[in-house]
Amino acid sequence: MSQKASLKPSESESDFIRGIPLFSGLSQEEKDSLLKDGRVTSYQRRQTIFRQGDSLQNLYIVCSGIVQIYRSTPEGREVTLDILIGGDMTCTREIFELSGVHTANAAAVNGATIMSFPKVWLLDAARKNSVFALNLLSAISRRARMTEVDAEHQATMSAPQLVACFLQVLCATYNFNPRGFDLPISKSLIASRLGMELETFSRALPVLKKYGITVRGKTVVFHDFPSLEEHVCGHCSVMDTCSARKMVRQKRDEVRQLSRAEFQLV
Amino acid sequence: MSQKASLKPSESESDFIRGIPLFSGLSQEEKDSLLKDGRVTSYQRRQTIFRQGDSLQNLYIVCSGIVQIYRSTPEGREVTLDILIGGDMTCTREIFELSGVHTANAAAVNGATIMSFPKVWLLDAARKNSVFALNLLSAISRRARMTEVDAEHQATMSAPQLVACFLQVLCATYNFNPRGFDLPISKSLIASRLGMELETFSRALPVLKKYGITVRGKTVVFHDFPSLEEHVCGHCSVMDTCSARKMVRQKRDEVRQLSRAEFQLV
DNA sequence: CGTCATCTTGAGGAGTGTCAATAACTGTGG
DNA sequence: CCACAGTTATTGACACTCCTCAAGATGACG
Repeated sequence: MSQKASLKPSESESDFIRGIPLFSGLSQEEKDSLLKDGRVTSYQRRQTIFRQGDSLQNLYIVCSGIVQIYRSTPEGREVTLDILIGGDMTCTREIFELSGVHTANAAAVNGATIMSFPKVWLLDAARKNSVFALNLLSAISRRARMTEVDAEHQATMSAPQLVACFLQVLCATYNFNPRGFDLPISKSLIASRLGMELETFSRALPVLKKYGITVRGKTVVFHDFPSLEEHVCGHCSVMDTCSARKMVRQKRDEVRQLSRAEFQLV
Repeated sequence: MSQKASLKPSESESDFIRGIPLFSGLSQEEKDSLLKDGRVTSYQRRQTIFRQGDSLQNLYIVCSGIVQIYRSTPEGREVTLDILIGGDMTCTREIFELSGVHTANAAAVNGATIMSFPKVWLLDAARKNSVFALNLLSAISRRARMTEVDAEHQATMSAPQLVACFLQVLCATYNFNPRGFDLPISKSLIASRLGMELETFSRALPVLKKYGITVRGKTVVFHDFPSLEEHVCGHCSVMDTCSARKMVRQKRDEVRQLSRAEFQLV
């Protein structure tokens, strides 16, 4: 593996990072002062960013592309813990655990650019800036919450339900049109993220038609929301506070109004 | 349910709380100033401490007894998320999520005394005291880590392996003698904590003999550590850093030396 | 010694993993 | 534009684990 060139961030990259929740509530000067220690690295498709067992050096924030966080068991099984997109960060938890080694692997899915900060930078910033510390506490807490919800889903939902739930989350995070969008990642990656085999995922897709979702190739169409409520979201204990569910339904209504408007134009 | 009396903490309760990791690195004055806002409440066997959906008011730290944190799904299934003992705290994550409601239920198992602090107390302390903030970050991070490891276990281990792993953790947290100890909680509670049915748990016990653990009634005996390594710990991706595994084996060696010493006395 | 709660054991079935064969897609070069 | 190889996904058959329902057994306690 060739040595990676770590560059100073470009203006657009800095701007993007300045906007993430971790820096919210900070003055422009504070942000600039913090960001000056960041370095940007580009990774090719499938390239490893760090490995489990490696010594933990940096906080990573994804600028663009998709990053897979996964763990390998002694048996050789591979479990995808998380899929990061632009604005997501990783290793905050590990840094504050003070354990010193990575507990998972990270690799670029189809190439990615990533900003990294030394771990002492993070510890210092948390110590010196209480607003930053509270942002961090909030970010770590939210992430922990999501992990917990995920675990509950795994424990209580069937494979088709898990897939349906994930497709909604996907639609919401990418702000896709629920009436039709293409999967931005491979089915194998989704299956692995959901802790199931690709075959099980594949077999879940036909079942989804009953739940109000049609999948043909890479194309996903939500065609029956009441059915989705009945078969999937209605079985979830966090339904009321699920932002993905809310966003997808909001988007559906927007699209509906839009197509009505178009119709009137014709 | 009768109104609970919330009392000022006794000297021994304050002393106990002063010693937990959350307050480490703080001066005696800082600790005293923080602790003056704490109130102690006693709960009877099976009594509810808070319910999911309730408005989130306090940080809770267990002084004594055992507390079950659990969630109910719309189907009526109950999943135990955590079992807390003295020194453990709960709701830190929820408070920093700023969501305002409890995401789980909490109930005393066989009675418990609990110290509570208003949530603004926690936010203020984190804002004003950077040592406290870092302790918090560390505590939340560690907890998140444990949740993640738990999820991985559920995904990769069989029911008997999960039980074996949990019995080791139990032995370590209570500092029991691995050569023989009694379960401090019911088997149903353990099963629920491991996300399995009581029947599955029950059926796992005979299997454990092959793994080096004998369970008769409430009594647990670890009798074959190499077998345990081979069948359980060896399949775990966090084996090297597992403190429970380390503690149980250390305790075993202590006991071995002790019984040898006793033998020489006779 | 009976009563209640807790736990064990049995039989059957649903769901997912595994192995294996086939199909669809992607990109490359003729 | 098509043929080809490599990757990615689908489908089938079967085994295994765990859940469910049901009936007993054991234990704690008055």
